Amino acid sequence: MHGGFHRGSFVTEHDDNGSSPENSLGESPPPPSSSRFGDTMKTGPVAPSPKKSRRGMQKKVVSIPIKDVEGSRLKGDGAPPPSDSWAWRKYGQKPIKGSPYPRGYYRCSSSKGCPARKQVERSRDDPTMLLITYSCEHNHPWPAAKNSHHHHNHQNSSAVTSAVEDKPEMPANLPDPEAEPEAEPDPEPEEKFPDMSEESALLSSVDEFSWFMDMPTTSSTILESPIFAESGSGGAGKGAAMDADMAMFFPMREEDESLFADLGELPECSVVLRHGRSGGVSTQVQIC
DNA sequence: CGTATTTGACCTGCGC
DNA sequence: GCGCAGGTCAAATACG
Repeated sequence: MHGGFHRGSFVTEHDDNGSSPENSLGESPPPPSSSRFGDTMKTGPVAPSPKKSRRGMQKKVVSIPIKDVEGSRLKGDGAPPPSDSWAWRKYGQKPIKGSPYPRGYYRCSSSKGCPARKQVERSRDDPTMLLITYSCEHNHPWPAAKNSHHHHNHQNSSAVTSAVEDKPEMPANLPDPEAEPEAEPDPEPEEKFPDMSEESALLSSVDEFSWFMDMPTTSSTILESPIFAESGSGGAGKGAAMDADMAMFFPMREEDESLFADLGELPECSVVLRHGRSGGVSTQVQIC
């Protein structure tokens, strides 16, 4: 990207419809052929999935200060994989044309058939910024973050948390998130919580979700999610929807929530307005 | 021993 | 039609 970065981080959603080049990725300004997010599924002998062009997939770009994630996981050269509430497994890395830094490709391993992927790369213009691109199939039901037995209980995602949405065209009915220059919710450089039992995790989540309770009608997306319903009303959610997996969902942080909630299935544009507990924070994620 | 990461090769889509 | 760049797979390796 260029010098458009603000303090915290950005969350940029792309419709993937190729209309919007990945300028936000900080690639070469006029990328002749950079907007091609479509396709690639190896259809060769080992093509597991049908050659489904990535159409219908949404991308969300999050840029975060690298220092935030650095503390959580130093990873030599490539961009350190910022950890969120999901487990990501690296499946590739490639040097990117316009950038001196390679791009890492991660796949969600929190759930078996999870199609979620994310690309992590360092901003070319701002080496201190980490660009994370989340992508998922349009109607994929996002799996609950089941970190149950996995070692991936990290919820550091501190950085990601301070993400602010940056959208080309934003509905007029939204307040401009960027109006808040200094959005620094909770700097939590720690990635793993050794002692973070489910209970404490839950507590933390409750705390995290306090904002949600404050905004009962803001996000249709969230409200539609049983998970949120549950956490929001403190268990008053529909029991039917309640699952063991749901319980595992708690470790997830709000940012992750907004990140994936929309990616999963968004019937329409929705906005998630979140108030940081710090008081001065207000993260807004628009989902289209 | 099992799982995650690394790395090279292969495939697809786009631009020229 | 060719070449380029990006994205993914899979085998090998490292680590817990």
